[in-house]
This record gives sequence, structure tokens and C-alpha cells, in this order.
Amino acid sequence: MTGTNIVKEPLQIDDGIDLHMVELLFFAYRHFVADADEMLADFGFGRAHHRVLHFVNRRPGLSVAELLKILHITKQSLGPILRELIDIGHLVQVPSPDDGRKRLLYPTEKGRNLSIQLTRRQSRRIHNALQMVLSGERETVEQFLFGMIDPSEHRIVEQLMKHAKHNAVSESVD
Amino acid sequence: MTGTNIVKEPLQIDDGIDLHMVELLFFAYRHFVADADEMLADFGFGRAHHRVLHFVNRRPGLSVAELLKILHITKQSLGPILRELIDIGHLVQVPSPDDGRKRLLYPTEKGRNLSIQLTRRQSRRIHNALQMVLSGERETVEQFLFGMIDPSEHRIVEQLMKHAKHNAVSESVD
DNA sequence: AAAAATATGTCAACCTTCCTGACATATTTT
DNA sequence: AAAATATGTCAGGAAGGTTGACATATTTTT
Repeated sequence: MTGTNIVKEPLQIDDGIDLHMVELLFFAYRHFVADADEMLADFGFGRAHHRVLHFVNRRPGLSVAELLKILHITKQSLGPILRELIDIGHLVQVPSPDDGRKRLLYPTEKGRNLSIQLTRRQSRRIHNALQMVLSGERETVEQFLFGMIDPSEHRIVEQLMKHAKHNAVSESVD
Repeated sequence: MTGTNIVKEPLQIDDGIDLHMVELLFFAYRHFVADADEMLADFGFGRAHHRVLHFVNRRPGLSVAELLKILHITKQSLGPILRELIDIGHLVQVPSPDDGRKRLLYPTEKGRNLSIQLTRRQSRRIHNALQMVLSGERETVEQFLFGMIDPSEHRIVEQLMKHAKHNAVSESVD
């Protein structure tokens, strides 16, 4: 009956848990986001700013609703972040010509530069990590990561992917 | 001079950023943690509880200081989490025989079971994702993820790794 | 034995990033 | 004209972090 006895044996893989992968993902992601966090702090920004900046740069002309769908947050929490980024001049908002209710988001040159700068260390980290892997096995890593994403979101991710030219080089959302 | 002009072209890989990998990591990790989050909410716990539970199960007899070093948080933020887990009977704390100042942390059977339960979905997700990858290329993914971790933490991670028997099967810290 | 260092715990105040609910406004659609 | 949609904003709350300061018990050092 799931007693209150002390357990002294370490959790083992036999227990049906892929410990290695779980822990590797935990540590890897922590370092990955730390790259951007340090730089963000210099600007007085948080991770949320980075994500917004990234996806607006990736899809200039995005509506607010589309951005919310990608980020999985509420408009109330997006609000202040968007306002800051616009006030400082990293983003601009223009009413859609098709539908005046929609406000399309675009980066400024300043915002484009910051986005690239924020992701550069992350991208370098990825580049280094890929060098520990036999050449040509980049695809294996991509397939694995894609497989980790719920099928319900595969379409969104595929749409993002197909727009970037291939032959990735080196540097890096959190 | 990094003007305030609107930029309408999407960010491209040519800009020196490995967009694919950055985004795949973002989406993959989000789904990965969501697996545990849903279950944690049923217990009134947060991610922090999961991480503490996991590493105590992984290294029974861990001291508080060692746990803090793995988690990269302050004792003030660990405090309430530890107290809750102990009060509910998932963990116990016993003074070290070597050094009475240290309080060694052990899971109870109840705590062991919860830890396994919390990580099972994550582990299943990993298992599914690995099936999208040619057999034998599990190592490629492991090498990549290990390469993403700062060399300064390689030792800590290697120590965790070497204790688990290999031939991982399927089920999953966030 | 006294002093200093270490390991832990706790109080208080604060920050960021999310949440829900409610309501206002402008613009399409029906 | 009425209803639906896209956005924005106000208020209140929660989790999970932070820093600083201080208390206590136990080693270690001198």
C-alpha cells in the first residue's frame, strides 16, 4: 500500500523511465535558455520578450491572435510585453488592409537586429553540439525533436519550417 | 544605424541563426513539460516539486546543498517545496551519520511511486519520438543533448548517468 | 576551550510571467 | 441594426523564483 518506508536504492531505468533522456533534456534546455536570459537581463527584458520578438521576426505581418496561438498564452499576459516592445521601437503594429480589426505586427530594423543577437549564442551552442555528432546525423536530431511535438501542433511547426531556406549554418527562441 | 524602418522579410537562416533547431527545441520542450504539468496540477504541485522528487529518487541520501547545486535555485525557494513534500510523506530527512549538520534526503515508497508516475508520460513521449529515428541512432540524440550542456556541468551529468543501467526501455524531470 | 566556518532553516519584501473575469472599442459579418 | 470578431485594458491572484538578514546546530580551526 505505497507505504511510508524509506527507499535507499536509486531509481533505475528498469522502473520503466528513460532517465537518461529525461535528464539530458532537462539540463540541455536549461543551458539553452540561459544563453538568452543573460543577454535579456541587460535589456531589462524577460523570456517572453524574446519569444515575441522571435516569432514576429520569423513571420512579419503576424496578427496578435496568430501570435497568441503560437505562444499558448493569453492576450492579457501578452499585452504589456507587446506594448514595451512597441514603445522602445523594436516592433510596429499596422492595421491590416484586409480587416481593419487586425493589427499586424512587424519588426523594425532595430528589432530584427536584437532578435538575431539574442539567439546567436543559442545557435552557436547548437552548432557545437552538432559537432559531437557524426556528420549527416543532424536530421536524426531534427526528427527526434519533431517527434517530441504533439501531432496537433505539427502543422504549425511545419509551416514555420518550410519558409526558412535549408543548409543551416551555425548561430540561434528559448 | 539600426533604424526604425519596418522589416517585411522573414528572418532567414542566412542571418546566421539555426532557426529550425531553435524552434524545434522550443516546441519539443514545451510539450515535454506539459506532460508532467497536467498530472502535477492534480496533486496541487508545481514543476519544482517534480524536480526535487526526481533527483531525490535518483540519488537517495542527497544532502540539501547537493540538491541545490543540481537545481540551480536558492535554499529560500527550495524551502517550502521540501517542507510540503516531507509533510505529505513523499520524502524524509535524516541527519547524516558523518556530519550532523547535513540532512540527507530519501524518498518514501509513496514518493518513489509518484516520481515514476509523473515521469511516465514524458518517457513515453521520448519513446515515441525515438521511433521516428533509425534504430541505433538513439546515441546520436544523446550525444547532441549532452553537447548542449555546458562543459562545466558535464561531470555532474555524467555522475548521474553512470548509475543507471543501460538498455533503456520506454517511460520519464521536466 | 574559544572562535570561525559550514549546513540548514526561516522571515520578509519583491519580481516576472503567467492566469481568470469583466468590460470597452472598433470593425466586420450577418 | 444586430451579432460576431479582434484587440486592449483594468483588477486581482498564483507559482516560483530572487535578495538580504538573521537564527541554530554542528564541525573545524586555531
